[in-house]
Amino acid sequence: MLDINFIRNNPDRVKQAIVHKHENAASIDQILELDTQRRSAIHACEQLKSKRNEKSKEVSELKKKGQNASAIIEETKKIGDEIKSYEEKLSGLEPQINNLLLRIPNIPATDVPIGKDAEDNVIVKAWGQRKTFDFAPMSHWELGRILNILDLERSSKISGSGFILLKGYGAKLERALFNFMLDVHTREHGYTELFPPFLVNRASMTGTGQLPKLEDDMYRTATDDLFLVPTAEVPVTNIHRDEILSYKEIPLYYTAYTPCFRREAGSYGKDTRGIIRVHQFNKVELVKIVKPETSYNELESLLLNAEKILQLLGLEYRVAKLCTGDMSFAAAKCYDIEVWAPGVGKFLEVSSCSNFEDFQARRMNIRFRDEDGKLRFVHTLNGSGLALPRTVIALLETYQQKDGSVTVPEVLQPYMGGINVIVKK
RNA sequence: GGAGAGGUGGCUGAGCGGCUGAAAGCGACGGUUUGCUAAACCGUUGUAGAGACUAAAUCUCUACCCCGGGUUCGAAUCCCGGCCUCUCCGCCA
Repeated sequence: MLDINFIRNNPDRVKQAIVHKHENAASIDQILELDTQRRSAIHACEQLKSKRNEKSKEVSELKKKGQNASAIIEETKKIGDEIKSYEEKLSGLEPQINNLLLRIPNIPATDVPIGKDAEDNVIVKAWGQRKTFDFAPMSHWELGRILNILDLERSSKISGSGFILLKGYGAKLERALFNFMLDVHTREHGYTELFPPFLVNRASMTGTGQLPKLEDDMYRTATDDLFLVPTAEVPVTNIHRDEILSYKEIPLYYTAYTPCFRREAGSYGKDTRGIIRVHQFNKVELVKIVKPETSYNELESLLLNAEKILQLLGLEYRVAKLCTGDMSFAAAKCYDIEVWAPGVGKFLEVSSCSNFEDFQARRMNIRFRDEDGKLRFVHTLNGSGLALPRTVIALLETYQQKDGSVTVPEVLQPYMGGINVIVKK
């Protein structure tokens, strides 16, 4: 959420930013108009309240002396009615303003390239050698079927399309990967491991910015109005909602494994084969809560922490700095990490590392008391470290051999019971 | 799911419908004293909003004692609804 004061003082800058993010800037004028009405109503209302307080005091003094106060009481009743009418006006205006404000996207940072869509993203880094094959590399779904580790026919029988059933070494590989990732982030990168709830309430979903805009993309349990987490970002960042932290306790680094649930509404027909785009997937997430002046350095190190996983797995990847049009609603700056999948012949997004500045902190009301005792909003960041299905895709497709077996990278072998190759059982 | 108890500032804990933004204690911060530390003593110690040419400092006002309504001239205090916590019972992995 943006600061209403900031919008008031910089309406053109905000509108420009919204246009760059390909959202509708018209609501800014509407917000400003409603805000003017709101403030004048507050002013009038508060003056009346002040008057009422004075009169009430008079009543109390008269009564103490045993005198009749009915004239003043009558007068004050009328003031009370007027106050009520202003309060009604305000209780109409405030949710309107708030709803509009919650739908205004964050402003991109100044060094974010202005652009329309993924075409305009800027590749800022490429790592690893392109793997060459002396045979035609297979796709992960072919490999999964041959090795009997991935069974998409049966998962769609159980749940529907977009769900994954892993078997045998496929299941083990999944578990190996998120354990490995959590170990790297906790041991080498200083993150605290968390295991959060997988169902969260509306306030949490609003805090990180999934609601109100993206409700259609979320799984919701109707009876209790709880949402299945679309990412660990939601429960983890909301840990400190409505809290005041000390400058001594931040930065906070958290990592958590959760499954992630996404309806993927509106993406029908995209990436329908295999496990590139699914409704439920596993992910290890990195979340940082930091001081504003450090957040851009923290973003760079967060990105490196996520990249480290691919480096250790020996998978080729590249890093894209997203343009304004491709960034998410809440982000001020965002890098995507894309891993090369030779079987499908594509780079696949496995991580999005974002700095939200104080956009989420404002929604969640997470502040900290700085060295001078002042209250300020923290900055929040997060990134996948990493999303599993696409990492599995890259792994299977990159390490496949002519006979369909897949070698296991050395770092994963201890997590896989010591085996160095997955063969058909 | 049933029965009961309770939610007050950073924490503990008072609070009669007006004199309570809130006693007292603890903690924290500043100061005096001290070679240093401790102790003692003195002082300070919430947040948000609106307004004052106002960006900062300052001042004025308003609101906030879990949240939302209501009663009243006036609510931390009375009434209703909700949320949360604790205890007991039931059910259950």
